[in-house]
Amino acid sequence: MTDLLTQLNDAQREAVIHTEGPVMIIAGAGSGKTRALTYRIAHLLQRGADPFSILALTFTNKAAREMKERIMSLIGDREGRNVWMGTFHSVFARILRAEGHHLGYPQNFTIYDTDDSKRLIRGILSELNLDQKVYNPSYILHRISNAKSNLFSATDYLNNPEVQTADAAAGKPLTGEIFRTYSARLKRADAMDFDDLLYNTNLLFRDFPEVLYKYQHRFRYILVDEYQDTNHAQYLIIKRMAALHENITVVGDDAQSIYAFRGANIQNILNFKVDYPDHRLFRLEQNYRSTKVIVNAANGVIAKNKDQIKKTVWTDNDEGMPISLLRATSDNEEGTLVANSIFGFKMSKQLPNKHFAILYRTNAQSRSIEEALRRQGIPYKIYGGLSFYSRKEVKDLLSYFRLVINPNDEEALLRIINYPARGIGKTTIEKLQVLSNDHQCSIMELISKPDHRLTEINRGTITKLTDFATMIRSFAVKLDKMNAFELAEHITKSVGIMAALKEEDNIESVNRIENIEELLNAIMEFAEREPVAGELGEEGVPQRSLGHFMQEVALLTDADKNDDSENADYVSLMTIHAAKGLEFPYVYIVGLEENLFPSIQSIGTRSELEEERRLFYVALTRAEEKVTISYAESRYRWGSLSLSEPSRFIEEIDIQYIESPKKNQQDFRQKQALSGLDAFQRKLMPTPPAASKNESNDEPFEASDVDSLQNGMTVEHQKFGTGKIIQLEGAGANKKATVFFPGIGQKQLLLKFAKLKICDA
DNA sequence: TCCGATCTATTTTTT
DNA sequence: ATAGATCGGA
Repeated sequence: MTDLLTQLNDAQREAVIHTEGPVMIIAGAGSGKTRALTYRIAHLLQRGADPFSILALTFTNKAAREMKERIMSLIGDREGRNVWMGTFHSVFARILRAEGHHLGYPQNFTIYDTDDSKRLIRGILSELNLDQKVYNPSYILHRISNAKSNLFSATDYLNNPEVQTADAAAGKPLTGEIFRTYSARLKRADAMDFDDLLYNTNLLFRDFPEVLYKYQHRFRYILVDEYQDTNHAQYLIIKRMAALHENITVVGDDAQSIYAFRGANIQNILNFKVDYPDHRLFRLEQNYRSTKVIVNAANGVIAKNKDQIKKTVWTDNDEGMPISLLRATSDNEEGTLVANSIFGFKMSKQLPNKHFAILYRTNAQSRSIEEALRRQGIPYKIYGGLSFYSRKEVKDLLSYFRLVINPNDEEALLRIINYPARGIGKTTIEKLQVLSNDHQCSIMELISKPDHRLTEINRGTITKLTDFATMIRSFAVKLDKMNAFELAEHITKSVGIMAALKEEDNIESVNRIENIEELLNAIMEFAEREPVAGELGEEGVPQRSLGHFMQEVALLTDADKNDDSENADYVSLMTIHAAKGLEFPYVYIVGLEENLFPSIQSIGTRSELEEERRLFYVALTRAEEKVTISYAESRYRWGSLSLSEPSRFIEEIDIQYIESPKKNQQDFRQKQALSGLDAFQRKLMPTPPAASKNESNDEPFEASDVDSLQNGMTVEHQKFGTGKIIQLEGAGANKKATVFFPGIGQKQLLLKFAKLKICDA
């Protein structure tokens, strides 16, 4: 074991050795924030602190895992693995599993994800006969989530005149009622949503002093990463837990606060000074990550924000390369330019793919980039987007597991009671829902032992229902007899999901089968993995059951699954939010257009705009050596072409750091951009000219005239390749072609959009 | 009850 | 462009 302290700079060392009392570390981007945090924990352990007395909270599973690995490599596995380290949500979920009975929750409560929450809200809306357009489920959930993050219960919400007036003014006076029903339904299902994990932990600590006392004693040292992203609920929990020892360390950077939209409160950093007047404040200002150009350019951008804590981030690194600006006429061309640029750097500097990252504001932007990378033959990996665990078939199977573990889990039940089809239709389900409201009990309870309450339902259907209940119960009995994989496989076989998919027998269903197999593989890996202390509850549990797997999976929504990433070599694609905490030598920030970045819904208020600017700051500071930014003058949004202006953020970068586009290229583009006729034509033309106009060495793709297409012709499609026209129908704008693409299958293409080139007649 | 046709929202970011 | 929800007919 080496002396840890010699590996730190002065500021970092100071922050590490002051082990007692409240400490706040304001750490600029790339200043070794994680390093300070991990070394601090390692230092504590080295000085004899009990690993079980240390709690470290992060926002992502990934951050927690990485920190744990680094600590274990610093001071050894044995000590390191016993530190309680995890996301707020996962740590609090664990506390609630152990203590939830105080609040009337069973140990096996389900965690509803956003999808489940929205379904539940939709259900409530239709019960209350409310318009889904007025009461948009996403909006309602957002309202409820914000309320809970600020520790408002449904009752508080209904009793608050300001909130009520606001909802009435917004034309949604019944939001509070929906909130109330929503909460009651969650409770009846023995379920918590993400916000409940925080809300209920607060309740627990507020109302049960003996429970609070237990955790206050246990956690002698508390460390919080990304403190600027905590919301009020998290703030209060931490404050309560730390109240006894006051050994609390928070690390944050107000310039990187990008989650205000979901309730994060920068004020928490300022409150820290008030709550702990005798705190020590350390500033980490030396950036080790990026070149001078990047650090200075980013500093210049963030300086435009009014709300910020003054600090001076600087670096000793080289000057570095200027920031490049790519201007494209269309989103497709943007993708091509980026792909070409990456290809160029790869060749000229012999760089691996993993040195490159492409960052965007919204997930939807990934498509044009992906296509370009594929054409250029550059391997890539997308982080985030539609998570594996939210795919339909995966959720379906997981719903079986959920229902087996918690029979009251209503969203799970509704998903699968008739999938695969077993003759339990909509009418029956509606009747059951009414009954479950009337009798205040779960549907599973009603159908487990059918009695007089089910008189409305005919005999044959009742048999189907009891068969279903019996089947679920037969699985439940095996929960602690089989390990996770044995039971998961047993359930998958018994319910016939695979058989149903095999019967469908198309490209889609083959894909779904693969996903289910992948899920089962993940469960097998889980079952065989050595249990890590603390992972399965307090002291570890001998068998890795399906219940344990489901506890882990509920909070594992993002790119956490099978990290084969270490050796693989690919370009990373992700949203800027997902990129926080990561770094790459070469970073491309794409889609720098007004109304996209900054987002159209965030240009209304100064604070929202400043959050967008912080997001841009985060994007810039991900880069070690080179930043390239790009924008497109037109872009497909919602399936139609729209024109866009360059983002105001481009101008906010000091011109001295930007490499102007190559002279002739600029002239060429400018001519195009300035031509009003061109823009006008683009608006009218069904297909964007961009693909054929770009200067890449791609073959221009020109669609053949729609009217000359005939049945039986071989045609080429840009994405699907060559195929044969099976059928043509409709006329004019609605003309449709059914084309069979070998290896892909049949596709219905609306010729207004799809470009088809005739290969032979 | 099932199937296909039609309609509609989706695009801000995530635990 | 596309998945999902909804509706109407068999």
